Amino acid sequence: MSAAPAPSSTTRAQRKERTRQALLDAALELSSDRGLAGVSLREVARHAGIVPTAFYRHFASMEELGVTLAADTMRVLRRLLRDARRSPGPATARESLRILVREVRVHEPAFRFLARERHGGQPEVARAITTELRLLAGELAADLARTPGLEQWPFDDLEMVADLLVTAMLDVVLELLSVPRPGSPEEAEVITRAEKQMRLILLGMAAWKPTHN
Amino acid sequence: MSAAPAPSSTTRAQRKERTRQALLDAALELSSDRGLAGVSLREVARHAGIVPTAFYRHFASMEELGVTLAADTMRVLRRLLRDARRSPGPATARESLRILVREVRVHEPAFRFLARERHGGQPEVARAITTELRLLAGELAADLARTPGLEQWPFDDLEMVADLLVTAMLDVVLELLSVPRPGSPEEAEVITRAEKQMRLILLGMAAWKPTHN
DNA sequence: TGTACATCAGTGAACGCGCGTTCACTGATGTAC
DNA sequence: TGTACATCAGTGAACGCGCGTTCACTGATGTAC
Repeated sequence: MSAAPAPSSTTRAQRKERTRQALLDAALELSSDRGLAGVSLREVARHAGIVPTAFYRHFASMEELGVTLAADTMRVLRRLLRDARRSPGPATARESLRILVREVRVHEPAFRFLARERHGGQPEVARAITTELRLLAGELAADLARTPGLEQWPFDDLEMVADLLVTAMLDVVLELLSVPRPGSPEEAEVITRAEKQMRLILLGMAAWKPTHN
Repeated sequence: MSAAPAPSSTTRAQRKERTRQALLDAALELSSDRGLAGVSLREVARHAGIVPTAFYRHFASMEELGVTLAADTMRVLRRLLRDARRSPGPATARESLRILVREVRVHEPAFRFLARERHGGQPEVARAITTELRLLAGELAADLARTPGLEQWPFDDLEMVADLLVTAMLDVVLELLSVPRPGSPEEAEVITRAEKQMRLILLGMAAWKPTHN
């Protein structure tokens, strides 16, 4: 509606950003079956529609791209937790899981990437993911600290529980990713078991004597 | 002392087996920092002291070697569980963990391989590990079924707990592997937290109402 | 608005390298007689 | 025990291929005046 502000509709910076995102998207997609270690710089460039040498305009190496991808991908997980925090009242085990399952299905490639590269990939990439997961567990521990009944738990114990919850639920995610398809009986079984595990942990918390340490 | 039974002290079959083992050992060692996907057939052969083409006398591909390595390596874990079963009385959380930590240190390369390839490697290798881990959880569930107080739990619930225990303890193993060195304060922290997590799960079990499902 | 120059995302040729795999082979070990 | 033949773990040359990286370049976009 207003006068055209530039000779072309997109700036050079915008187009560069788009290419950069295309490289990240290509790497995420290509790594989903072979892992990032099995994806070459040339493949990623080809998939993003640029010549191999242009890759270096965006990243110094595949490793650098991998670390960036890890950080970007963890943002999905953190937003998930932040949204859960915002939702009203004390969530039940069943409801929390329902949200988790939905998010996993929506962001399947992202979760698959995290699963593969958390321990399997280049050390720098794995370290980036581990660091972010620790931050995530820390945020969860802080949330728990505000939960009725848990106010006077020592932070050590809260961290311990948060770590256990993150570990158990991450494992559920990995099983969901290896299950045939959404809605299958196998998926239902994984979810049922996950729900029981969460309830068992909550029961353990109720019986826990804090400051035991 | 007795008369020499053959022109040489080792048979051809024995020497072949030794080379085969050298290939597996080389792959295990070389994969510990880069993952199996980052190890070439030629590298493994070189490390084992044979020419690349001789590799095919033992395995059809690196993938086949990987699957074999996964099965061999899981045997370590299963033996660990079997020994624990044989030991007297109901093990405490602290004692079970002590054994686990010791075993991880002894078989560090094996555990590192399992951690890396469980989700990170070639699909066939990952599948082999997942299958073996499921068997392991099944064995643990069968053990739990014989534990006083758990006799009338439904098998589903036992499996659920066994799965949670295996998951949580496997994660402890992974953290132990990324800790600077045995005896460090970081290691002590990981162990303390793992012990608490195990006790929390045991508390949850005590409060659990079986056949709830 | 118009011109002259700078920037820089993407191009394309070229390089040396390690890879997996083929093939015909060698020679020690094993077996049949 | 001795001989003739079969087996087969390991050899070495050769292949075509995709890789990461270098380099000088192009031409559209951006900026200064």
